[in-house]
Amino acid sequence: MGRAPCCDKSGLKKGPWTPEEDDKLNHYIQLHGPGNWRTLPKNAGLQRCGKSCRLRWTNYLRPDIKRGRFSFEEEETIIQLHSVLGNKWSAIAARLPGRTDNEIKNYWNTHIRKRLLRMGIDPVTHSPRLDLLDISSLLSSSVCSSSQLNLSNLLGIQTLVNPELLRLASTLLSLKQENPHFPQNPQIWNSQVQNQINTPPLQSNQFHATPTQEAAAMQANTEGLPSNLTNPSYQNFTPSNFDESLVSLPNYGFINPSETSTFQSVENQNNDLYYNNNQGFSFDSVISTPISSPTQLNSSSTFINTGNEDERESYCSSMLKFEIPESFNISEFM
DNA sequence: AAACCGATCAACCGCGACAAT
DNA sequence: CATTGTCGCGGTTGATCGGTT
Repeated sequence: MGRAPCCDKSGLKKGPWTPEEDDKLNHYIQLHGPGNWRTLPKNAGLQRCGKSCRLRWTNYLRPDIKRGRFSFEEEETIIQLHSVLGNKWSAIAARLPGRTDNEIKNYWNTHIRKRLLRMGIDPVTHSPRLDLLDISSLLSSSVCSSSQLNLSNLLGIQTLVNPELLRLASTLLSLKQENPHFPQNPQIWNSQVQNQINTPPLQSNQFHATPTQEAAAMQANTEGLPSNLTNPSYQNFTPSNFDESLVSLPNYGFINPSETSTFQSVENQNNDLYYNNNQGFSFDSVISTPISSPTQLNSSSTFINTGNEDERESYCSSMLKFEIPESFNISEFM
């Protein structure tokens, strides 16, 4: 495919925009609309490339741009959408009126991402960072050196790791020993383990869409909705159930505790059950850390928007709940 | 007062998608 | 069908600012 020579043309100005340049661009677009970005700079009398003009307009000069701090609602939306869409900043921005993809991307990288990391959450997978538990060496040594999982070793770290997780690991190992055809597919594995430990199926928060499906999702985004996606949990992702599905996405504490009833199990058209987070793996129950005090889970249902970063984090921590996504590949830890 | 450092964010860069030729 | 041109996206950079030493 061809690629336009753009900003590498000599003689074109780069760097920060001056108020005069902004005025020229504003004035021209108000009169003629953006039209062809390539020819716009020349017509508007700007020594800039079209790309630079488009960026300046979409990220800064556009009249409908909302400035200022992100609200909790916006932040919550960003996190929820990111858990579904990943780094599709433009798709996320499409659902946040007045916010640009660049602004959201910056905000994610400078605020949300760091906060999630501090809370022990992988900002990519939106899952607890199990690597922090350092169970990989434990598990791998058990697998490699012994046919039996030495639970006494595990007991020694129970102060750090919840018995539920140990039970999960134990079940995994016994499954592997009993069944030489132990599934390599983590999704199959997930369901087997779930049956073993009598817990409900876990809802997937991760999926991989084909480019066409991604495009469809992004297209739907402008209409407010993702479309059909490859993950079974999302196969019936239709406009009519989008909101319902969305509220069952991971929430890191931005939903008012009094509203957690929206996390009740939901049955979709595929009879896939979405379970209340309380019934599944909760991060609180997996690892005991100072930031995951369960005592605050049912605390005040009133949240005061102070705009204080620490309070946001504290609030997040108190409400932290998790599910293990189907895409979680525990084999990486073995 | 100056140097240093980290955070923030506007702007740039490279690439892929897609329409036009 | 191949090539070209344009647009938009996501990742990255670098200037600036405020806080700390």
